Amino acid sequence: MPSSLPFAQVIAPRPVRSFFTYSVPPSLDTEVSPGKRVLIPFGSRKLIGLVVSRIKSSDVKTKPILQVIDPAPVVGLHLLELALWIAQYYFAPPGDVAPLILPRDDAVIENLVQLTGEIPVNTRSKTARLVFDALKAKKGARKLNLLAADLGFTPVKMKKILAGDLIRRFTRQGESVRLKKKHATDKREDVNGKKPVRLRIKLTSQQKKAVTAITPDIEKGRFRVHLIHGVTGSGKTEIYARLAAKTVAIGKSALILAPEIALGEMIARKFEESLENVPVTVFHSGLKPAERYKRWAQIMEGEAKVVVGARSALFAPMKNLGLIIVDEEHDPTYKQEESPRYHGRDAAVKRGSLEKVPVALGSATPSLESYSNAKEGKYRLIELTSRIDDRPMPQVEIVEPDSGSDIGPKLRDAIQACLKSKEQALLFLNRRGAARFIQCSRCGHVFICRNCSLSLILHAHSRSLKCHTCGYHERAPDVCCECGSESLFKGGSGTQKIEQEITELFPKARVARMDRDTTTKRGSSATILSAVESRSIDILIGTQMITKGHDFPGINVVGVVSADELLYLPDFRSAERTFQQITQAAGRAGRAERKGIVIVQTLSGDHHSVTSAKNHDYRRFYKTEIDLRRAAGYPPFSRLARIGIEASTVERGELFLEKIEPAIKITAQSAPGITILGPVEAVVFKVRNRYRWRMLFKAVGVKALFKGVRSFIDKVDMLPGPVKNRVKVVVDVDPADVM
DNA sequence: AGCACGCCGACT
DNA sequence: GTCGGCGTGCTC
Repeated sequence: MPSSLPFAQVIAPRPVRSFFTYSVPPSLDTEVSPGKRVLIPFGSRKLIGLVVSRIKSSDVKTKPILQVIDPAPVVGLHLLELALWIAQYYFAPPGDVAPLILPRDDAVIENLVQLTGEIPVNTRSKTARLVFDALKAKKGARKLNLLAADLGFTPVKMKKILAGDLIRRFTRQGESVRLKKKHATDKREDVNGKKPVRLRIKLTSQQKKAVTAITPDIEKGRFRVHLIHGVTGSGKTEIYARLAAKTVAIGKSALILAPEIALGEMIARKFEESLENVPVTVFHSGLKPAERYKRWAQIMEGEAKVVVGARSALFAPMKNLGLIIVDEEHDPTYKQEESPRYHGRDAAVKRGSLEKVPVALGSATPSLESYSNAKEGKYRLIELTSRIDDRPMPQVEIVEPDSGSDIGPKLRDAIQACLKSKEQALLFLNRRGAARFIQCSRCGHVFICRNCSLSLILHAHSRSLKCHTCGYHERAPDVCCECGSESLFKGGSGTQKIEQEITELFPKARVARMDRDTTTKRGSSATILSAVESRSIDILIGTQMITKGHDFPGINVVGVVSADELLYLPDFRSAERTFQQITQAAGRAGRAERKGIVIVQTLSGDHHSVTSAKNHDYRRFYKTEIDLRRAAGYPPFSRLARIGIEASTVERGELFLEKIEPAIKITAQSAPGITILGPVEAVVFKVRNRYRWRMLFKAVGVKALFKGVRSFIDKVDMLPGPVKNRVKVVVDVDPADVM
């Protein structure tokens, strides 16, 4: 459809908080449309931008769009709108958001553009020859690597260019031809709506109710949020599978999000067991670029109807979307901790509203925000109070930690009994390593990271001290670096220390540890998990990654080695996190016939998050915690934005804070309904050699919050360059924590 | 984020 | 003189 609007708003791949306006040359008038990528002049370079809209006028001087890359939009209007919402809501530069919805990273192509001056469209041999010529011309530098560096490529990418690989596959036109060919020979059966879906497992009445409640919304294409609050082991995954099947049966597609890739893969496996003839596509950022692109195209073509993935899968280009599911909706990993700092669950709800589809949020421990939304009628609440097959909830015992050992007598006995009856045990501790800090017993020196104000963690296997924040590491010391004393105290425990204690206590048991140190390699977490499933491991020790939603029927005993460390973090959500972690860990116990046993070691046995978890009493936890939140004016009774201020030196940061102080006062007074806390030094003041301060904007509603933040940012922009440019100001709307 | 531009000190 | 260090500010 030709448009006579002579300008276009374009997102440039740069972290700038605005769009750029370009003129549309008449020759490209019919081609330039939202969702297509275009080649644009940008300063002295040429970049690949994404067209957002056509507009009739421009108040800035413009340059013309040079070339249109895509014959058809690669981003649909809904996804484009979702991206723009994220940019606006989270105060993120559009250029940071665009990559989420684009099929692939265009950086290599951009390099080629600088080299050749144009988009290399299906010019495999031409571009390759160009690179070859450049290679030949450089007589002194015969080495590929040197030329690669000169042209701004990594050697690997350079080789790819020479192979013509990237070029050949660049345009969508070329690609869809290839894909179609492949599919023709693929012989994969097309799922058509009338094919009956084989259901193997009989649903409980509660499960049935849940499916029945959501199905009409799928059929009618009605946006509504359902909160499925189901105790651990109540069979939420099976509900998801049925809902996905219903969605596919009426010719629509379903999108399922999980907090972690491993969990997404587990859900996909369960779906495939449960649903015949419904191919499930796993989609996440961990895929190799070529594989990810291939699946992206299959989803775009409508061939992939059920897509499961982690946060970034929210932007899968679903064709005829009918349902969105967010599993473990309370999980903090849904919040992205870099720009754009969006919350996967909240963005999923937004996508649901844009595409008019129901959104199901599932959890055994819903976030206070979601549960309060449900209580207020904003969300529909679906509760599953019993486990499948009427299995009992595990018995939770609270014990004080033992002064001598990380594994107290109660926990030790429980594991012993568990091993004897050939069942499995799971031990959870939310810290990696063998010791949290090392301190000299003579002079008191503590080994601190040179880049961060944090103690270094002892890692026994690699014999090193590591910083868990910046990755700095050094050899584990034999003597104190200050006084030379050989007496070094190892304080605080971690998963490695637990592993060591366990192997000493139970030398015959088969023990595995699962944390970030043992799961760096691709597929290693799947290996450990399947070893647990096949019962070739007796005791699994790990960090929170072992507590998330896994279904291990053989686990009878769960130990929470220390519940205290979570509880005393200086954050308003620490009680909620503690309750969630204990409940989720406990939920891994007793998933088969026998009643599970959970031992929680803590000094805070009377804290409501501990006692509520012990009694499997979410409602009581909610009631107590919500009153505390109300009293303190924290979410869900207010909206928060955390402003981070970072500087390379303390002086630069302090200068900025001094100059911005009047603006803070004015903002606080002029924006009604807003409270500004701080600035104060961050809980961890120095990270990666940068000093950090925090401010907290608190408002009753989003509007007031936005007004306050906007006004603050505007005032920052007005500060003289030497003050503002020496600090980085980071806005985090709905922060996961305030530390 | 790049990149150019401009202002300084260290060299052919 | 001029090369290159990085601090500063702009990119439709």
